[in-house]
Amino acid sequence: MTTTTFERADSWIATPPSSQSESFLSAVLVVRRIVAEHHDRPSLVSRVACEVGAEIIENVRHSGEDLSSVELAERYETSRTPIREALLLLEKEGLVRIPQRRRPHVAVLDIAEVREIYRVRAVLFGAVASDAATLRTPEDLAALRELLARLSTAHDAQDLSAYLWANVEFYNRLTIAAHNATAKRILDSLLLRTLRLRRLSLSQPTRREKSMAHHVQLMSAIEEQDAPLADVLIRSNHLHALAVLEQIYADGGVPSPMRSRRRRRQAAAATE
Amino acid sequence: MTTTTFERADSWIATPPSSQSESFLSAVLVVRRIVAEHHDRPSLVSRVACEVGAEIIENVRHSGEDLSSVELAERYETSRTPIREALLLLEKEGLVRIPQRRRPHVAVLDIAEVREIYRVRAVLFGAVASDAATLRTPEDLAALRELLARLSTAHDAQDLSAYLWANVEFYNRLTIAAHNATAKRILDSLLLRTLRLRRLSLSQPTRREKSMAHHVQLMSAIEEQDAPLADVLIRSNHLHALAVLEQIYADGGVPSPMRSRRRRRQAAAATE
DNA sequence: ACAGGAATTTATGTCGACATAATTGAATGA
DNA sequence: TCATTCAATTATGTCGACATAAATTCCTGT
Repeated sequence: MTTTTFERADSWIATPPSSQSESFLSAVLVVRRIVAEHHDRPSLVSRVACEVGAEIIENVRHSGEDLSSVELAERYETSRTPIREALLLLEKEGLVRIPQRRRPHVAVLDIAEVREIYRVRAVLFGAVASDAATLRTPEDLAALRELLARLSTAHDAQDLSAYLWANVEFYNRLTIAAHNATAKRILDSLLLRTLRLRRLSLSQPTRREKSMAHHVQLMSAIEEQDAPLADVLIRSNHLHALAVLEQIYADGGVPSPMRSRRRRRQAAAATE
Repeated sequence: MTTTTFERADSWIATPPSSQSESFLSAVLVVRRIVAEHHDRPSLVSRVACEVGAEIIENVRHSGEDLSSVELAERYETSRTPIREALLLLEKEGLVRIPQRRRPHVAVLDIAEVREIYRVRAVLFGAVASDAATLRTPEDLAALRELLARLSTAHDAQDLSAYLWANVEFYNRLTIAAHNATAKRILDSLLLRTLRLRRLSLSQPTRREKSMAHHVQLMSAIEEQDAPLADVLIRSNHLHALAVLEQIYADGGVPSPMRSRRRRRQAAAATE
């Protein structure tokens, strides 16, 4: 099942998949789901958007790093027009900033914004989980149980990446069960913005422990259709996750944005 | 004060302001605030986006109507590239749909989506109002009181447009007081999507009555820093507003999307 | 008269080019 | 040595052109 998942990721990026890690391919798929939501067929624009977006999420491109359209056009062997559009898609999701007449760059996530995002997510996700607990079908339950099992496996194996992506999938399934596409789109977008930090926060064993326990509790609240409990659990978990991030930021655990003189573009006149 | 407001709206649209109503100029400013948030200087793209966005909100362009990029490029005497970008900005706010390889068109708002939007808004706005009630400064209070007075004046004068825009400004000021830019952006975007319908719902005198009373109550909750009350009031008001819209949709009060054969483009070779 | 399909028209996605703004690098002076 | 100013470089915003996909029209057969 994960296999098919990874196979299908290839068509949404431009570079050969062999060089990519599994985590990166997961990232591509998540980005695709959110940023290329309406693009049913992989187009040039969506490929670029997915790949660059995944690179940002996977911290291949760092906070504040320049995303010059000419540089990207060279790299993807296309003109600047589709690159520009791809960057606009990523800006819409908050991964990229495009100041007028200035070079686009990877958006910088300061703690103030993270705080805001987690506050909004806590409230919205609480409501969504509440609805999901009420509306969930047997199919929803089955899917969620399976994802919980995947989560548990990853947790036992201490596999950070696997845990992270299973986590994302669990929340994804949960938001689907609530049958509110608008809420889902907003939550997805907010998730995307903070995915860069998830690895940091989940790298703490105590955090992973709490997170795992939380998911078990949440699952049972949903099974028992205890909407208020699901709401409170989600909010509490978000508060805790935020506290961890606050700590990490305070300790300087988040690499500060590059004072990006852009890296010299070594004009590789190789292709001739 | 409103005078300066209207004067400044001119620079964000492309056509002469003399032909525009006051309501339309208010619409332009609201669109600008949301869609051209980061564009500090009026650029070609933002002008087009603001004007077309305002036309959608003001129902000058109807649900489902085609927005061909060549047609718009002709009208604004520019090339398709900036038009395309302007349409992308409007799509990001949900006012426009751009299917791949098909003509962009004004987004269609069905009742299911309206329901979703109001649910999300109720929850998020409740939380924001709650924060605003807690955090509000004396300046916030003064500004809100003044807007409440404007609301009351418009209400007494039975001036639908004035009431509508004062309403928008009141909520805008309220979301500012909560000091959560992320939440504000989301709420603004959701508001924009439903602004087209506001006139419908507020055209009912009973609805206006309820709305006015609601604002008075809300204002006092904020003055007294009664966060839970502010939360509940907002939610309740949104539920009521939604109920009115459900009724209007059920009665067929919302013009159904044009089966838009696009209007024949009478090639006006006038400019020679 | 009408439905269905081929031919024509029109729009989109992408490209390379240009003018102009921003950025880098060099040169000057304290 | 460092800050400041000016020239050179590089990137952006916009444009018109082209290939190709949709939409529309026209034509044919029933």
